[in-house]
Amino acid sequence: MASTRRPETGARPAPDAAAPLHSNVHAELSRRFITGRVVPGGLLSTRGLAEELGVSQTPVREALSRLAAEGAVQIRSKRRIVVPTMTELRFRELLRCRELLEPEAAVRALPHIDGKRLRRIRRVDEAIGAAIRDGDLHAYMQGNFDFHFLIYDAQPRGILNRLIEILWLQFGPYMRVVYGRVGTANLTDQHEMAIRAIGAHDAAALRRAILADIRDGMGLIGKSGFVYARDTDL
Amino acid sequence: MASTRRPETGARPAPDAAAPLHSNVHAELSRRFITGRVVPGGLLSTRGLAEELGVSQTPVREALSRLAAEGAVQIRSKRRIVVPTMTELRFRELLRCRELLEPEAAVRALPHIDGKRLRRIRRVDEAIGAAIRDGDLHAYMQGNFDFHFLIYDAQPRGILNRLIEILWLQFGPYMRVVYGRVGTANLTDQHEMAIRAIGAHDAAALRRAILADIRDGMGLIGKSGFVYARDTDL
DNA sequence: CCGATTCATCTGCCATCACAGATTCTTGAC
DNA sequence: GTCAAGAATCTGTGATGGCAGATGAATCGG
Repeated sequence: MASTRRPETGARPAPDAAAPLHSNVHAELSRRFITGRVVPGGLLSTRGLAEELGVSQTPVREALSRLAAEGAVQIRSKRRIVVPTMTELRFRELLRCRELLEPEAAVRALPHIDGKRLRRIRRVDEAIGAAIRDGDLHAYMQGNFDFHFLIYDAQPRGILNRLIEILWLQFGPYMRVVYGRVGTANLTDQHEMAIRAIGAHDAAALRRAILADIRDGMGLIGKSGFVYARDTDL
Repeated sequence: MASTRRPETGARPAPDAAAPLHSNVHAELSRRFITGRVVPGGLLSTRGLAEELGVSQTPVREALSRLAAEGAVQIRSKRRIVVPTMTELRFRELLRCRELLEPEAAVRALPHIDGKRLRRIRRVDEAIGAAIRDGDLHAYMQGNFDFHFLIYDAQPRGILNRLIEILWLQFGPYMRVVYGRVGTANLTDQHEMAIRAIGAHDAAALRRAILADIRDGMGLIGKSGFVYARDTDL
């Protein structure tokens, strides 16, 4: 009833039949970026994605426009749509932005985290542990995202969280590559400290925990030998 | 030959004939937002803008998608495209984000500001002074934007500056309203301190100057009586 | 066998058309 | 005069088709 027409979309479960197609496309692509299912330097095409997702180019292009605004892709006119490669400069800046914004978001959200949400956070953390044991990179990255945004989003979504999401969209593809080289064995779960801080309503401790988590996860890269691509593009 | 058909585009100088239309449209609309030429709560339509700018809906839609990703507009499906109204919560968050990011960007850029750029900064600052005297709000806001981003962009554009630009896109329309009520007479030029800090290569002083400028400009609003709209829109 | 040129293909880009829901104005009944 | 029902209009949305430039492969000349 929701939508009388549905030509051949059946390929995908269709997250929300009521929402506009371009919105669903953007959501699907965002998930791919955040969970690292696209590779830095990789090429995307409107026609390819359109066919793959069972829609026309129009909503795909619109979604890609948004992703371009979010820095997740670069649209090179008359050329190609590429997932940006990582450079050392870019990575450091990304890291610095996370350090500036995420602890702030966590502290802000802290008073709004009730028992129910804390339980959900714990559950996600357990899933992360399982993903690490199973070596399931994809599940790990999704869980990590969920963990952080379950905290930040306790305070109704605002500009701050939006900016943070933009950062995640950008480093997602790269992290996947890094994790792929390091392996999940080296991943440690730094979230315990954050969970304790939340339970104790200790803002200062939560700030420290989030900061430590960011530095730990992304510090892995320094230890694993940087795998920056040369900035051949442009 | 470039385009065999050109109904009535002549209205605008066409910033860059080589760039894709949607890019130019986005640039034009961005300018309008940053200089406060759109009003919070105001409605935009793809067809209206398309006609106004002499293009078809398609590139306009794409530009609006980007602006939506940047939080400058909200696209309500099957309804309207609106410039978000300001709420106290939103405003505080915006302010906080500016405080977090802009001093950082300034300090980062400081080593890259050469004499030539500093001269340009001084020139813009003079233009701002003139705009205040003349009561030209539009010129003031453009100048203020130029001043800040002449500093931040000394370091080649990165994620940090991009995030800041997103913030400016969001509070531009609102600041215009505020300035419109307060009048330019109350505007003080806080940039002198920043310029001195740059000349002296004093990072700490520059950080303080930028922070003071942000708080001063946006603090005006508190003093002028908040004119927040009720958050009627879901 | 190697290099340069041409041609087929693929790309993003944009205009156009059609559709369905929402809004607004008109119209009608009481 | 008031209010509700219906029609005209306006909205975002999405599919389609075609254009120009870029890419890459096949072809031709050496």
